[in-house]
Amino acid sequence: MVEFLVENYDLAATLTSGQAFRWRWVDGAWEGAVAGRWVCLRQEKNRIHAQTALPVDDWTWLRHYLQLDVNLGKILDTFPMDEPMQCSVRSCAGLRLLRQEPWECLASFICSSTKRIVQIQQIIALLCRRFGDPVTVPHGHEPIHTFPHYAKLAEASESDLRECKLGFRAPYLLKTARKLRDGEVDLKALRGLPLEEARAQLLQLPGVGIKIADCVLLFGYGFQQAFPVDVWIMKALRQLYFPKRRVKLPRLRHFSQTHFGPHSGYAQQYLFHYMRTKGKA
DNA sequence: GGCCAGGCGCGTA
DNA sequence: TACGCGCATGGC
Repeated sequence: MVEFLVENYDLAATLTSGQAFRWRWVDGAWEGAVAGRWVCLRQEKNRIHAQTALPVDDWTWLRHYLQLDVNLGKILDTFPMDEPMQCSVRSCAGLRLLRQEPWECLASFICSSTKRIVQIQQIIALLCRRFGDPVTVPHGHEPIHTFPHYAKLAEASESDLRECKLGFRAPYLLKTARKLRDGEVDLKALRGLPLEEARAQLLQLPGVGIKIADCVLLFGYGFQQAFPVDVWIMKALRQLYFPKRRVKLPRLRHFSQTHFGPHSGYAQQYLFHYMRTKGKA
């Protein structure tokens, strides 16, 4: 059990904002698995309480995952002052980017294409239950599994994966797992590469296009200028920035790379959240 | 019952 | 290079 002091941190918004897919809301707290450990998170104002099943004395892994040492205010200060951006920030101050394990992030987003977030969560839960390893959980809590290593998925068959509701994404995930197992792409080696080179590596993997590559670069590696453009972001850019004309995707991508500053990835997450929640509650 | 979902890969012009 | 389409599945 530990308590972190935080400022400007909206845990619930962050864990449900479509970047991670494994968190469950149970009795007023968030249960999940990070770095192979069961962990339960609960926020009360400026404190985040964390509980694990087994004793922990070094919490670096969780601080890193939650990005507790990021000064969000400084990042928000770099955003453009235009109305859509400021409006997005006002709608959810405290939204954060997590730093996930790259393989889990990559596999999750291969599963994500033309799926709603709820369905992505279902697929990943099935994958973990079937191929992951059980994690120690306190008495009385739901069982949870690790996210299966690519070497494990590489041994599966396409129909095994289709049974996890992957549909046409099954061969993509399988081929990518096998490529990683065979060392054709080394996810560890992407750290520290220039953005373009890291993206080129990811694009070699089946089922990975620019959008999914950018999700992995942003959520798994922390490349601050990776800016995933999905249907929601496309809608945001067209409605909020180019309402009068029909702008094509390449132009939107160029705009996204030049307009939002050195932390454009964060800006993207705010726009995404704003578009998904505006009009509701 | 049609439409759409944090897309990608491939065929055709 | 630039479109258009098929691909599974489920919720509304």
